[in-house]
Amino acid sequence: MTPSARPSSKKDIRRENEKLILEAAEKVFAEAGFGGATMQLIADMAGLPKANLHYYFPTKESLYRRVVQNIFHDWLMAADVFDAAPGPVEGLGAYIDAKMEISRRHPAGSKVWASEVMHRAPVIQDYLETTLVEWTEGRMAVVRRWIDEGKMDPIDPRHLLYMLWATTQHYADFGHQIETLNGGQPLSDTQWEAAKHSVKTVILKGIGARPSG
Amino acid sequence: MTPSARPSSKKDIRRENEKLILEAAEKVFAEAGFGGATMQLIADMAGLPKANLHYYFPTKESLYRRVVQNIFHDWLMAADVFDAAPGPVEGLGAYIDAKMEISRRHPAGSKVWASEVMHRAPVIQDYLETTLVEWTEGRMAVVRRWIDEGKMDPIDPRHLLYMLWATTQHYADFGHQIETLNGGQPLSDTQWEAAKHSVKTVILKGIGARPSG
DNA sequence: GATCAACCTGACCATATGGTCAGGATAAGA
DNA sequence: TCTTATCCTGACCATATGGTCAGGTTGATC
Repeated sequence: MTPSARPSSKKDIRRENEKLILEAAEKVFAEAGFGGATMQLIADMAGLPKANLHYYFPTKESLYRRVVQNIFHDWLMAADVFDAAPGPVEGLGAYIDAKMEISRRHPAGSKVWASEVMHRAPVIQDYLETTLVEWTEGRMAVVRRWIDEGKMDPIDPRHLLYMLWATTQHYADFGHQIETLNGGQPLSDTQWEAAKHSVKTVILKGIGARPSG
Repeated sequence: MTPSARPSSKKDIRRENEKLILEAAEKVFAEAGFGGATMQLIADMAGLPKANLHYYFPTKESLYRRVVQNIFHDWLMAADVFDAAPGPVEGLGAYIDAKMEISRRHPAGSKVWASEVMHRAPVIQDYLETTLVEWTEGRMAVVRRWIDEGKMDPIDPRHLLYMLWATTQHYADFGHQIETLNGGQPLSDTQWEAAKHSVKTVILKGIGARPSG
């Protein structure tokens, strides 16, 4: 809450406003879905007049597209931990931690992504077919290498990846259900640690990951 | 495609039309979300005039509510296999099979459920707080019993359930992504078997399930 | 300090959509 | 056969929403 930090510069204004709009849009799209979201609501949440949104983003779709692209970017970044790791214990462990952290810190983004995919990816299908396919091939290769090196059981890498995505993103996408089942309270720090621990324990043991070292 | 099976009886008409509408609604809500779905589209898909929908379901909400309630019902049914089982291998194995089958046969229902929960369960929050809480408590008790009896490792039952839901429902909710990563093709029978097998293998081994008997 | 490009916005418009209704058709029952 | 309750629907309405625009403000540039 900077009290009155007027961004004087024209460039700052643009950067600042785009950021406000994108943050508000992510939340609204996550809570209402694309169809349920209204430009008016996003504008209100961003503290700007609706016409101003249309100055920066000509259409609702263009705004939505930018939101989804940003999320996709974060999504891919989360796996930098993956490659350098000597084995599944370190690599997958760190990946699970990273994705759980995203679920905790950016649940809205995860929901928008889930919603986009559930609705057959109307705006990022091309990314799925190119970037995501390549990314997935790369990680599967890493898993196969670990298998060949005897560092884990011969689990189908594809389904292993799906399990990782599913289990970690579940804590964001179904966060409301989890919260309800937690007596209406958000998970505490301790409970988040327990969640991470459970996921890592089951999966790493489940694939027969042998500590390298 | 029954060619001209005119259901004469008034009761049959009602049953038949409600069924048509609910099936169409489930698909449309799944593909477009609540906000994106239109009564006109549901009507077209059901092959009825829009005004006729409003004869059976006064409002869009009431129609949506019925759809979600039906799904919730199926969701709970899937776990009948759970209780009678002598141990985790049979119980969880059968549960995973059942939920994977739902993901395969009724992906639309799964998506509607996911969407409802993601949007903070505006219409079935009361069910979450009552029925789902009770259901969950019951299954957690079963898992704890298995742990006490030394039939599996002491995994937090709560997070185990979340993993089961997440991994199985992922194949419905993110089916489009999975299909894209499968070269644009839906999973074949063989691939579905592989998916089930992978999930069961990793989870059952991951929790240290010991075959009872 | 004058000019210009970028930024801003209240008022407005066209359209889509949920919902209504009057009046007609049809099966059930007496 | 007559009456009634249920079913059906084209036409219509009120409202919400995405998007436009003319005219104004403000920082940048020389």
